[in-house]
This record gives sequence, structure tokens and C-alpha cells, in this order.
Amino acid sequence: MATGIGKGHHLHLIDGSGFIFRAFHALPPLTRKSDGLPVGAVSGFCNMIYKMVEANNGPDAPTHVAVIFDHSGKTFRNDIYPEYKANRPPLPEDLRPQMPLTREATRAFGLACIEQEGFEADDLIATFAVQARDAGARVTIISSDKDLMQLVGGGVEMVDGMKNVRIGPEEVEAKFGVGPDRVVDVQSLAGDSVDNVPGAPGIGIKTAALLINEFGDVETLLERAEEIKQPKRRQTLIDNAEQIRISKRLVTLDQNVPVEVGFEAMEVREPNADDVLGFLAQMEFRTLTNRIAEKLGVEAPTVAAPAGAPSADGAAPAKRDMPPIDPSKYEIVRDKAALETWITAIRERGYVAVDTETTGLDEMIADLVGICLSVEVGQACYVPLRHVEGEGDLLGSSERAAGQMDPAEALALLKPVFEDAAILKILQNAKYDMKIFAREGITLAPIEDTMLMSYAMHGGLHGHGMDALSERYLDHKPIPIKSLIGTGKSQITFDKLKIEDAAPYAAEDADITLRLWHLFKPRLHAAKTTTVYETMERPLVPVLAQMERNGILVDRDHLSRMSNTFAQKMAGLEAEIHELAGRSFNVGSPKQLGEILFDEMGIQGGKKGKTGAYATGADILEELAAQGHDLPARVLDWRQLSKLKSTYTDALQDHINKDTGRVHTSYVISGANTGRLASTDPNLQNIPVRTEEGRRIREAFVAEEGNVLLSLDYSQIELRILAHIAGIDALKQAFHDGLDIHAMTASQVFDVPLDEMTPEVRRKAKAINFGVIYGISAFGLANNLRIPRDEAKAFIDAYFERFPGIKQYMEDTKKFAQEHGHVKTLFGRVIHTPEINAKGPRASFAYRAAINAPIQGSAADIIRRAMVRIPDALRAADNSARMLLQVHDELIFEVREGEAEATAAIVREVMEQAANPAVKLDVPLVVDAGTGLNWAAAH
DNA sequence: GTACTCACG
DNA sequence: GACGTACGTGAGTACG
Repeated sequence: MATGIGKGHHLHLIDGSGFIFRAFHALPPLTRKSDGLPVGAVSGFCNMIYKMVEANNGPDAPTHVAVIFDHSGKTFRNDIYPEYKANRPPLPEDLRPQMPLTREATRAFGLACIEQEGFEADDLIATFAVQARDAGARVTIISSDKDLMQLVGGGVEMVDGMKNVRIGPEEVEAKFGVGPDRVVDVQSLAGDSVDNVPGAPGIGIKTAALLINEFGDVETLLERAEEIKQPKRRQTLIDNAEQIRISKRLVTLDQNVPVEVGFEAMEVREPNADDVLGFLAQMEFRTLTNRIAEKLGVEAPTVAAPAGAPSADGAAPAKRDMPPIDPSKYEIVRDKAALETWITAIRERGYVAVDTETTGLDEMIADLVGICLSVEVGQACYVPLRHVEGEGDLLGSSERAAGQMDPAEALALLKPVFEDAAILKILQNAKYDMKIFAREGITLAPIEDTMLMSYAMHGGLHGHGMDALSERYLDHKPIPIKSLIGTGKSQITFDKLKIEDAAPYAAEDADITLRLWHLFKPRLHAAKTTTVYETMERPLVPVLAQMERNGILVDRDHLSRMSNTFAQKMAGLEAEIHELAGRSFNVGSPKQLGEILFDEMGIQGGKKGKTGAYATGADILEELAAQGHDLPARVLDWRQLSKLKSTYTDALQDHINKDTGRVHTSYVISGANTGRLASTDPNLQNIPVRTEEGRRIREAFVAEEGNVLLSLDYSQIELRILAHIAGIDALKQAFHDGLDIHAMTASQVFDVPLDEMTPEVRRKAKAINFGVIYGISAFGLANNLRIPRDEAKAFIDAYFERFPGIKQYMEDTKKFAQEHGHVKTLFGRVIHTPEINAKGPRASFAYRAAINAPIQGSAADIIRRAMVRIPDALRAADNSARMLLQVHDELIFEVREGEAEATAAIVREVMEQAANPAVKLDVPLVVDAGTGLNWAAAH
């Protein structure tokens, strides 16, 4: 049945996961020089792989090679026995970021890289070994895992890759006391403390082998247990019969995994010099790079040249040698045969750039129209799926266009590729396409995202959209989509385009994405931001995609009733305002309002802005109201209602999805320079809370029947981070003691004992605390507290005198920014500050942003780390809670009524520990939790 | 398309 | 010494 392998072939199956762990534990903790990324395991792994590849030319060379990895997550064994491998310590933090790199290394060496969800590497190895053996091929398993010894014999042999010793039937017998065919029987009796296989208590390998040699196998032994002479041993076997049977199922390898990779993909081929040397150079493995370059007869690339990092002024790096972009060269895939040719090419390459074309921008509504693929720079294809023909009259009678594949057939062919753990999918803004594919039943993984690579390297320097990146790094302006679908009212959807017109535009995006990826991959390392990208940007993509697809239930009637109430109140206010003004005008027009106030009513002190219009912001109107003017006071009320109505009670209703009845926001991972997320369409991160009237809008965000909303938020996270970064002992101590931090600050700065603290003094200290986070200035503080500027300055001076560490932090940060053109968060996120050395007020802005960025950014990093870990934590506890929203320091879940408390405990633990082990904070992180039937009640 | 205003952390 | 400012966002409205 197995194709692509047979007599005369020799298959090497390499236990990749085994290699990684042995390399990790055997080698000292090596880190990459330029940025400290741990690479010890990768280095050991590469050396071992290289040794294997070198042997591929030897006398006993394999014709086929595959490197097999464990897939993270549950396997079928956990269904049999939940405790399986439950005593394993979590993956060491130093090892985690190295995992994807080992896959990359495998592909770079030109080897098939295989893993599959739900199965361990051992099962895949067993399946491939048996298939190849039955087809008549010779099989060598390179591993030292004793669990694989059951496969030895009949044309399958094992080699311990590290010690370079052969493991044949004799060696197996020496270890287990039985031949390979009885290994599972011995293992199921003896158990395995490493994998937490229970076995029979008190029976080890020696006794097990004795029993099996006497009775033949486990089943016979259990049937005839009464015959055992030793009473204790007999009783143990009788008492634990079921446990032994379970153990047998655990240790028996699955030889019938529905594998997704054929033997064709494992054929030995010469590694591509660019791929392998490029990877090794990025890793900064000088010795190995030089050795392999010599072997391949090419010049070694320069290793670890930080000069390759982009300069702080954001100048575009030089374009690499690539063929020019030529949309006329792209192919249109219209039938199965053509698509299969592409799929073969993808499997051979191990990666593919993917882009989708859809009917709109809202990925919860838009339909998939076509798919673009590219594996080679300059070559790309468009697979049209749902184009329609004809203008599509008013009745929508447009018909399916000719010359495209049946969508179901095409997607069925692509699904195994898109879900193959051994094939990297490269996308620009992967979250969008992931959500589109999710609605087609396809889980896109693993992925790489050029938008996020750019964000990790160049956050603060420029935007990260495809057009901007293409123009900047490829010197190429992509075909504007508007040139095809038009704008405004006459705009059409993508499916209405003729396939021939759509294809060049569509395929170009995949080509561009692939080019960007080739350019960014080495630079990501040079910019020292690989860890940030791999731990805080890329893993967030599937998490956010799921949250966005979850959405939150919104009570339309509640909003509608509020809208009506607001409309009535506004009408009343409007009449009053016109009465006071002496004429009717548009209250919503700041320009008209300014003229009424300062020209017609003659109020003094009107200030004009740069456009010549009077400023009428809330602060100005408040001042006028305080002077006793009624009209501005009414306008303030009117504006509040107008804002609530238009932005929330009205607009939110339009965002309720017809199919789900829920509101699905979209998070922009690269939206904020500091690492914060941004929320759009609608923005659910600015739902009112500060006023009573506004807060009622939160009552419209509800839980489904039988569920509650659970909200958890970090308490004072930015001040805690400030205390840590600036090293302020008094603040740290206050957080350790659980004190009221603003009262404590007030007490220190204003010399007031805590028990004599007044709300007024505390308010001032609170304003200073926040001011510090924002890059304090006397002007800003004076504005905020409505006090004279010299008074504000006196406060700040007193504060700095009491906490000199804060002043020091601010000066150090400014100096660092001026020297490097960027600042960093505690977790290594780089935030560029290109204007820090500018002249004039721009530098002042940049200075305050530079003070704020490490604080806001570290807090953002922490919640990102928590969000990445939460789905696993919930899954491990079999908890069904759904994460719905993130509001910078708050996470909102929907959870079954009885499960709220358990969920809160799990999530709180993850959130409070989220900095660990990368950063050991000097202050505790504290998370507050609340539940309720709606968001107002839960918050 | 830009400016202004205001909602959130 | 003057500049003209609190940090980070998104969205709705008016207006040219």
C-alpha cells in the first residue's frame, strides 16, 4: 500500500524530539551572542542532524530520511489514561523558543519534517517503519528511546545516534530480558515512571521478564495468574489486572496512524546551500556554518553582523537579489491536476506563502472567493473558487463563473497541506486568513506572519501593512485593489471580478509575502527580536482568532431602549441650548458653538486653534460652566449623550452579527507601538465605565443562558512595573504589604501620616503617580489637577526628592533612547523612538513616549504572555470557559455558571505568574476577579 | 481627507 | 531661553 518506497530502499527515521531533549540536557546553556536567545538545543540538534546528513553519502546511505517530532498537546493516550505523562515537568522556558527553530533547522537541511496532532513521534515512527518494512524497504530508526525497541527486527533496526551504537534484537533482549516482540508485555507489567505508566506495583523489568518468559504474554499471564507461586506477586497481578491492560495499551505504539505525508517527501536530496547556511548564520553557529560551507564548496556567509540591523532613522535596507515582480507570470489554477502539481511543490519545499481573496473586510461575514499560493519568489498562482459571472442583476441572478474548481474539492486537497505541522504557512496578517479558513473547517498551522515580523523588528518606525512593506522593502507598489473593485457606492465585491483580472492582483500578494519573509527572516535575528516574535506575537494569532470568533452576546433591546431615552433627553437639551443662544444652530458643530459662545454671547477668553476655530473642548466648557454660564454646561451634557448614542447604543447594534447574534471585534496585534492591542470594528476597548450613565451600556454585554461573564484584571500593573524597573524600594514594599499605593505616595511626598490622609491629598499623589508613567511635566500635572504650574512643579520636585530612583530611571531611559533610537520592555520588546533626537517640541513628545513605552509595553507583554498560556491551562483542566475580550489589563470570559470559580482560579494563577520565568519581578502581580450576568456586574 | 471631540486603559 | 506638552488607542461628526 505504501507508495514511493520499496525493495532496495533504505529509510532513516530520526526521533527529532529525542534529539532535542538530549541536546538540551547534554549541552551547557548556550545563548546567541547578539541577543541572548537560548540556542543550545538548536546547536546540538544541528550537529546531530549534520552528522546524519554527512552519513547520507556514506556506504550505508539511506534513500529516504524523515525527522519526526512530538506534537504538543493531548494524544489518544490521554483519553485512555488521563495521567499519562502527567508528571512531566513543563517545557523549560529556555527550551520553548527553540522548538520551532529545530523544525526550521530540519527543513533548512532539506529533510522531511514531520509531526501530527494527536500522535507522538513514536507512533508516527512505528507507522512509517511498518509500512516501509512491509513494502520491502530497509528501516533504521535513529533514537535511543526504549519505547521504540518493540519495533526492532524483521528489517527494522535501531541506532542510538548519540553513542553511535546499533540496537538489534540482542541488545533489546539484554535490556528487557525478552525479544522485541515481547517488549510491550514487559513494559506493561513494569510500568514507566518517566511516562507515568502505572504497570503493576512492585514489579520491575526483571520480574516482568521472568513472568513473560514463563507465560508468554500479558493476557495469558493474567488469565493464569492463579498459578503464580509467590502469594504477594499473585495478588498484585490479580488486583491490578485492569491497570496492567491499560498500561499495555499505553506502551503499545500505534502502527496505523493516518499519516499525512508520503514517502515521496522523504527522498534524500542535496540541501539547498542558501537555506542551510542562512539558517546557521542567523543562529550564529560560526563553526558549523564554516564547516558546512566548505563541504558544500560555497563561501560562508558572515556570521553575526549586527551592522545588518536597520538603522534607527528607518532607512530601507537594501533589496536582496530577487527577480522583478511580474504579475503576468502568475498562473491560474483551474483543475485538480494543476492544484496537485502545486501541492507537490509545496510538500517538497516545506513552506508556502498563502493569501486569501474574499468578498469583504469583515472576516466573520466575508466569503472565501479564491486562494493564492507561492513557494518560489516570482512564481505564484491563483486558485479561483467562487467567482460569479454576469453583472448580477437586481435579483442577484449571477451564475458561477466557468473555469474554476469546485470549492469543496479544492479545499479538501489543500486542507491536509494547510494543517500539516511540517509545512510552514507564510502570511501577511495571518489572523484574517486563519479566520476565513476556520469557517471553511480548516485550521491553519503552523504559521509565520510577515506583518508581525515587521512589527517585532520595526515597531515605531513605520506601518506594517502589505503596501507599506512592499514599497519600503521591495521597491514595488502593489496593484491597488481599488483599481479593480472601485470605490464608494459603485464598489463591487471580489467575486464579481473576471478571474483573469483578479488573478494578477491576487497572486501578487502571495509573491510579495514570500519575498518579505525571505528578507525579514534573517533580519529578525539581527534585530534581536526573534524571542519577542516567537513568544508574544506569533502565538497570539490563533488565540485572538478564537476570541474574535467567540464574540460577545449583546442585548439589542437594551441598547435600543437606551438610544430612545438618549434621543429624548438630547431633544430637550437642544431646545434649552437654542433658547439660551437666542437662535438655533448645530450643537454638534464645534465651529458654530465657538461662534455662539465667544462672538455672539461675548464670553471672554476664547482661544483659537491653528485652523482659526475656537477651541471648545470639554475642559474649556467646564471652565465656562464653573464661571456660571449655563449654555456650556448644557452642551457638555448634550455631548455626553450624543457620544453615548452615536458611538455606542446606535453603532453597536449595527455590529451584531446576523448569524451569531454576537458582536465580534477585531484586534490589531501590531496596532499600538507599545505592544498593546487595538480593537476595531467595533472598538470594545473603550466601552464607557467612568460615568453612571455610560456604565449602563455595559449592561447590554451579557452572558448566554446558563452562563456568566467573568472579568479578571491586573491591579495597578503599570505602577508595579514602574516600582520594579526604577527599583523603588518604598514602592516595592508597599505593594508587598498590600498598601494603598496612592495614599502611601501621598504620605511620603506630603509628609502626612497615613491615618491623617485626606482624599484631596491622596488625589494629588495619584495624579503624580500617573503623571510619572506618562513622562511627567509641570504643565501636564498642572492641567490635570487644575493648579498653577509652579505649584505642580513643587509637587514634582518633592516627589523626585523622595523617590530619586524615578528621576534616575527617566534620565537613564532618555539617554538610552538617544543612543539607540529605541527603548525596550522588560521582555525585550523593542519600541523605536525615531524623533528622540529631533529638535523642538517633537523631541519632547518622543521623550515622554520613551519614558512611557517600557512601562506600558511591559504590562502589555505580561498580559500577552498570559493570553498565550490561558487556552492550554483551561484545556488541561478540562475547563470549557471561553475567552472573549481583552481590555489592556483585563480579560473577559464567558463560563458556565457552576464553573466560574474554578475558571477564575486557573486564569488568575496564569495571569499572576505571567512574567515568570523570563522576568523575576520584585513586586507581586495581583489580579482581581468578578462575575455577573453582564459586563457591568462582572467588572 | 483632516480636525475636533471624547470613549477607554 | 522658548517651545507647547501629560502616555497609548478608535470612532463619529463636521467641514472643506
